[in-house]
Amino acid sequence: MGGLGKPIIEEKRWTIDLEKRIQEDHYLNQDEYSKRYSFNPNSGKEIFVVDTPPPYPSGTWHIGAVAQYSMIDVIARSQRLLGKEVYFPWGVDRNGINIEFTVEKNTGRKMKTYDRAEFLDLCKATIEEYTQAMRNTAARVGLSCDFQREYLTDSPDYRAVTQSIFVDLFKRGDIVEDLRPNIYDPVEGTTIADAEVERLQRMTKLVDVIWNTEDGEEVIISTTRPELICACGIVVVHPDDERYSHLVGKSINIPVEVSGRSKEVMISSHHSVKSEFGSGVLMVCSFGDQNDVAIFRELGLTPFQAIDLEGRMTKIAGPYSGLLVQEARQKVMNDLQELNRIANITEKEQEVPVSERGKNPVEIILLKEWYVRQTHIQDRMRELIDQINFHPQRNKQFLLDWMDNISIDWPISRRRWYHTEVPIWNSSSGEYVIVPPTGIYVQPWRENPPKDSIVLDRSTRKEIGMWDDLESEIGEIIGEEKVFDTWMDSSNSNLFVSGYLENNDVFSRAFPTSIRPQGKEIVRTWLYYTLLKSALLLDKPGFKHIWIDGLGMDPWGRKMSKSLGNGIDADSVLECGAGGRTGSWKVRGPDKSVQLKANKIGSECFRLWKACDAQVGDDFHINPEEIEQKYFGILTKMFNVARFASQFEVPSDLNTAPSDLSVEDEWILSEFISVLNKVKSAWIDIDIYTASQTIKNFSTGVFPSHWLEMAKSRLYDGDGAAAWTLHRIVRDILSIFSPICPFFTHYLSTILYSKSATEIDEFPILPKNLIADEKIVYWTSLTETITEFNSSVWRIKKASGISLNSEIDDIEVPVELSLLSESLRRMHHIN
RNA sequence: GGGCCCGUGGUCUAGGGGUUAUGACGUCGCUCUUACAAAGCGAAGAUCACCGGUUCAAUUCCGGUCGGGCCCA
Repeated sequence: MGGLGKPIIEEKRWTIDLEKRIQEDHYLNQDEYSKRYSFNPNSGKEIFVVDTPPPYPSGTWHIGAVAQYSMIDVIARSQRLLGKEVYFPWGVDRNGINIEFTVEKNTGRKMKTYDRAEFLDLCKATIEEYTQAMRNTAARVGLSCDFQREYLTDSPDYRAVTQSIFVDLFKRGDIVEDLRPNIYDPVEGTTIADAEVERLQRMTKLVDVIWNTEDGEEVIISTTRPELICACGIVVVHPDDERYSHLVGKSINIPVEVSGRSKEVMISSHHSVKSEFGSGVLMVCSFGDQNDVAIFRELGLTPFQAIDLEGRMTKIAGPYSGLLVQEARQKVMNDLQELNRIANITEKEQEVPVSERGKNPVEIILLKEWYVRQTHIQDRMRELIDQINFHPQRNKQFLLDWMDNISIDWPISRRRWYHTEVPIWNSSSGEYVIVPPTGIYVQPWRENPPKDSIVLDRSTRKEIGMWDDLESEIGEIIGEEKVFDTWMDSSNSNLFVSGYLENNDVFSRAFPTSIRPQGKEIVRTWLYYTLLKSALLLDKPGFKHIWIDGLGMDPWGRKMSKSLGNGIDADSVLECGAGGRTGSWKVRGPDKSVQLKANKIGSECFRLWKACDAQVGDDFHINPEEIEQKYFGILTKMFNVARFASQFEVPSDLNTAPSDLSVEDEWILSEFISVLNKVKSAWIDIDIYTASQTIKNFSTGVFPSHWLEMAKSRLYDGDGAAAWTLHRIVRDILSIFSPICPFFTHYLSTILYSKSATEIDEFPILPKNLIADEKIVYWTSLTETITEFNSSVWRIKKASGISLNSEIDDIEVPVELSLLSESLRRMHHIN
């Protein structure tokens, strides 16, 4: 029978150095690691694929993102615990404009001054360095990904999938090439995404120009862009503006010379006009700003191309054509002045949209780009989305709201380089296009179509034949120079990780992908585009579950950003306390800088904090001081419970319950059964908060404070039933807690029970018929009375100024607890 | 400027038409009782952001205001 010995857990407490030592061991043996965590589709278990968000490597990893990834890991590990075959992929998103910026900054040279191939090599080498730093942090925070199958979105494999999907959608007519307004940086010569537009405060001249209506009435229109008058499509006033209501429906003459277009435009009304701005009359030009684009689209007007790709005025500008925008603006103003058409000029501070990189004012111009058609499929998408479980339910709203606002197609092409190429060649006649065969990555800007490429009729998209046969007939071809928006790549992630185009058997079992975990800030991009792709390609919902978390904020609830100076580096938190080095963060608060300090955090405490501190979906405040204060003590407590247990011999058979369980054992086992049930259903529901709170409360509360104290003397006396109860509960707690704190539980369970908690692939269940159901109900109904009674005794002893282990008279155990009377009297030394 | 989400003791957080409104941290007091002072036990501390409305009853539902956030313009 179990006797008292020295604790076999030697460390007196949990430390960051111990945590790091355990991690090193854990990662050292690659075979062990892949046995635990790699994906084996042939295991016969139910497949559970996590569509891990592939992070973008850009120097340091944001603490909020790392917190989110650690919760995704909790999901992956908890599903393994439930017996599923989990594929938790590790992907890295490496396409995109950011790395191009970084290389330009590092070398001091603009992208377009390089040879294209040379520049791509530079990008690849640079991003590899950042990728390595990210892999290290991922391991440090304990992500149990299948790192051996790492995928990179800039690899030929991944890009081939993006290109094949493009070809597929093009053939179906879901992708089109068209001339539409886009944001363009004329100095850099590229389209840019909305996200890359910055706003600068600048002094600008606001010019009040006199126009004449068809009746000769003078109307003053204020504008900061007089050079765009030539591209005016309509003049609008606010519908409620009585000053101008008589003008609506009349036409008005353009006060400058134009070429190749009518000088008359209509006057109409539009709610977007700010009546207090300038004269309250607005000229809508193609394109002054996004609002102009919206009005042109809304009213179905034909836009004029006023500015070309070099930033010069086009021929519709008449005498101004060929001038740069700035020159044209000055000359138009001079000419208007001479004609006495300027009523007033005021200097005004204005927000000018500029490109993030060059600080060049951007223009909205008509460009030929590729688009994914999406407006036709919204209703079907809604039906498909209704089949998906959202966690939390309410965050589904972000997606639905966004879908309500979809009115135009998705522009997917960019005039950049370090991205996936649009896989298409045009015949010089314009009649045909050539596309590569499925699964082959191509770079049309530098190579010819590969073997088995297909020739399509450009307008009908009908297959004409094989390129190999038609090559001589078609003659000269031109490879597409443009590339894809990076969302075009990332929106395939669920298909890619589920085996699309790679393994039909796996794909048929793994799709819809089990879960998409992500932050709420990219619902409108990543989530929406992915669901769009799944709907267009397969007419299926992309996922079974979608888990949308909030964002990491600074301690005052503001977004962390470089400009606010309130960022916290992830590694500094994970390494806090290692080698005795404490952490200190200087963070700018709302009114002054604040010094935050912590002695020890590490990955386990960090994960525990994120799991316990907030429900999924809400923004969370990150304060290292608080993480340590609130959660490190819980690890200490749980560590000590295990250490306490480790001084009693582990019963040889933990699966068979002893026949002589005492009443308090039955009580705590009943309580534990309900904990197991609650935690299991929480893990099934992907409810990290409930699972972690339940485990935390039981293992730092009722179990040690009440049962342990009650059973202590029996344990010291070598009581086998007490030892069985103790070890059975400690072992199973470590198992169900392992998704949250894998290294902590791995260490303790390996020492105590010779089996790592991280390898448990069956949710713990106590022996059948251990305690009858009615008895479980009975015992759990007593828990509150038991804890209240214990508290009352402690309170009385405290009030009388006597120590807790001194004897006391005159305390009656409540009648409801008469079965436990003996144990309680012994626990409190009641005479 | 528009849409949506959020606002609970000093701090973080649970809940949700009727509760003595959860829990944790911090604070205060006591205790080094053979796992644990990087701990234990106990105590104090909240007009559930503000203003209206619905209701027998609102912190909870509705409307508005203010504050924070996300996305879009």
